[in-house]
Amino acid sequence: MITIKDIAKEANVSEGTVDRVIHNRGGVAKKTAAKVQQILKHYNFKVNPVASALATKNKYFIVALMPEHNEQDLFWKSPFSGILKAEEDVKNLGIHIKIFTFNQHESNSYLNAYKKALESQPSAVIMVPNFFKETTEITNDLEKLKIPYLFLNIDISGFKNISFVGQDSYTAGYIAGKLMHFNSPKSSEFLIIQFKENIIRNNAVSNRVKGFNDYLIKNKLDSKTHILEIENINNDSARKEIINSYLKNNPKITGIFVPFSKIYLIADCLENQYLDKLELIGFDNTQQNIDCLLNDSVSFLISQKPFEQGYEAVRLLSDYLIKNKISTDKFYLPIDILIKENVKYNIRKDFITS
Amino acid sequence: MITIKDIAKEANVSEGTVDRVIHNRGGVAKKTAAKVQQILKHYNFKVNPVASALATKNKYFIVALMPEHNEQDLFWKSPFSGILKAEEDVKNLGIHIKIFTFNQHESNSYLNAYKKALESQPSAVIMVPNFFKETTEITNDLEKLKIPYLFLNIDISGFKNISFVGQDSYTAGYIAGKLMHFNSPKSSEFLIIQFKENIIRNNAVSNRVKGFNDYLIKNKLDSKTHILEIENINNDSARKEIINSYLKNNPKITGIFVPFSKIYLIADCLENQYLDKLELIGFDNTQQNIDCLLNDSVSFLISQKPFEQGYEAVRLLSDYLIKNKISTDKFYLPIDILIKENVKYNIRKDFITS
DNA sequence: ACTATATTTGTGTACGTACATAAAAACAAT
DNA sequence: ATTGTTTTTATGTACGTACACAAATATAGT
Repeated sequence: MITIKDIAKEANVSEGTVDRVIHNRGGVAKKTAAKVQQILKHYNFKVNPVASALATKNKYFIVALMPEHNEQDLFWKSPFSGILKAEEDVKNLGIHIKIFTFNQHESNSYLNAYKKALESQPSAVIMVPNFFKETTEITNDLEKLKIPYLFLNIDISGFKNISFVGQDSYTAGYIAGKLMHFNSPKSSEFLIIQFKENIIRNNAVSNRVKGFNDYLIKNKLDSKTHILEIENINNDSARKEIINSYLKNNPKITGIFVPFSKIYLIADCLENQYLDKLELIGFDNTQQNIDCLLNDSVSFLISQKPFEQGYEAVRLLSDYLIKNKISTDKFYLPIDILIKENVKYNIRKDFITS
Repeated sequence: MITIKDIAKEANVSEGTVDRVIHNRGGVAKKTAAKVQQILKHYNFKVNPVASALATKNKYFIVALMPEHNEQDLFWKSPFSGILKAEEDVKNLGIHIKIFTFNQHESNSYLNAYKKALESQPSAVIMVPNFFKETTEITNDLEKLKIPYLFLNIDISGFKNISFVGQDSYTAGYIAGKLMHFNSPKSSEFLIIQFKENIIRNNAVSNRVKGFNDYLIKNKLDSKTHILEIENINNDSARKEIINSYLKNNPKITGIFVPFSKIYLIADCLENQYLDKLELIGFDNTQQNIDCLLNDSVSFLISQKPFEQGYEAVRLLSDYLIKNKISTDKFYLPIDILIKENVKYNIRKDFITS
């Protein structure tokens, strides 16, 4: 492995000069710089990131802005763990991470988390752009400060984010459509559950629904979809009443598609007659949802691989910071189809080891 | 972050002594060692792997013994790539890897590859134990030399391997059974293709078949399975003749299960009438198999995540060598269900980046 | 008590890079 | 030519660990 010392010897300059050339620190005569550059290229020199990390202690600081998780909404726990796991891998390379969480139902909380995050003078930001308008403010600010940022999980366009890490929601919905039809008669009706708050700002949900419907259309299936909007999904009795009565009035429905992470709330309130008869397909492998798979109330879950989202986001940014590796492309994670039998192998056991 | 220097100061000894205690190099008075140990534990000291790697240049050498890949048998290309990718991640930690390939149809080739591998005095071995008897010889040898070894992809018991990285074949077959029944009428017949050579030594194949059949039994499905053994699967015309005539004589068959990686050979030789009618389910996302998914001749592929197998094997061994982290448990990778729509997101684009 | 020997502990240098500081060279102004 | 100023280049130390070697201490034998 070729070192700075080797390059310096070859170019008849000191190691310091080579260092300046490598990092464009300036203060090197044009002619000398050119010579060094040429030799660097000739030997395809790459700095040893291990030695570099050791020399520049704690150089980089990544902050992550993401929704908080709790008992009712476990989804965000996995990206959280994924980020922590990745930090284990990169911390000795001088990269440290701090996660700031916000309440995904309050835009103010989002802005406040950002403000706090900014105080730690981050070198880069991982963010879940949950609110459009506020995200515009934040990214404008970051661009002024020349702090690179990456979108996690929510893919919105018109921004100068380094990359996006998450899932292709449209295709995921399309696949849900296909799975729904596996077990269904040729002409059946399906119920799509919507949740007011989601419709407003989460384009992932609408893309999934679009994909789901497109599957029917493209395959010329003689099926019909119903959409049922629920005001307050956390009101148990109201939810139960609304759904079961809707199913009673529409007996042809053979399946329910829940394009967001809370299918367990639907499964839990279905009357037995419907539970046995209906095909349920939802998103995300939270513990509650997994339980529904295991007790046969839900047939399929589509995983967004949330752990991997967090993990890869950190790895991508680390490569960007350390190796200047740019990846403008979207980083789409696999669309995992989970059933009762394979779900246990999808759970990451190995986070926070060290 | 606490350092050796800190520990030394606290214990009133020199850094060298602490180093000796940490690495059990001996030559430390019992009393002193105990004191240092206690302080190490108290601060939960962990060596900085980055500094350690820098100080001990190229300390570890891992060799991998795996089948070679070629145009006809692409399966082993992915673990190969996965290992190379992982090497990128760990090479600056002083871990280097060399892959030795062998002809999976000749046990001598396996032994020869091992002999060559041994010459490089490896610190650990990743091996695909393709031949039972020869594996016994090899592992006996390795145990004498106190070289740890890990099994990749093929899970055989009765050995002292550090770990196994691969798939739960039985469950994968069970899932194949479930998928096969999604689209089939209640009482249908299925054809399982076997391949002489595989039967002999690859217990993964027989476990998959067992899982497949168990799905029928456990769910009390009124189905029947046929088993068709093919002598020389690479003889195009013979294969075509055998399969199509078998299907002609058994018109009730609605699906074909191919429990090894060459379903494309089956799909390619089916007459159109069968191609349209039959459900095909196979293993492994090789390019040829993926093409079959995309042209609708195959409905499902179950991926063994071969890239990840290679990657994780290296990571596991690295952790073992560097951090002394032991993992006797089997490392089962997810059982990915691949369909036309999600297959493209399962292809790793990012190997050998550097 | 005095070597001889074994045991235990301390010191210094290397790994490859980053960066601060010192030194040298180049240039300008008087 | 001398001094001052800027540009350019060289040197040295630190990061945290590993390990060779030196030094100090303990133990045994006479």
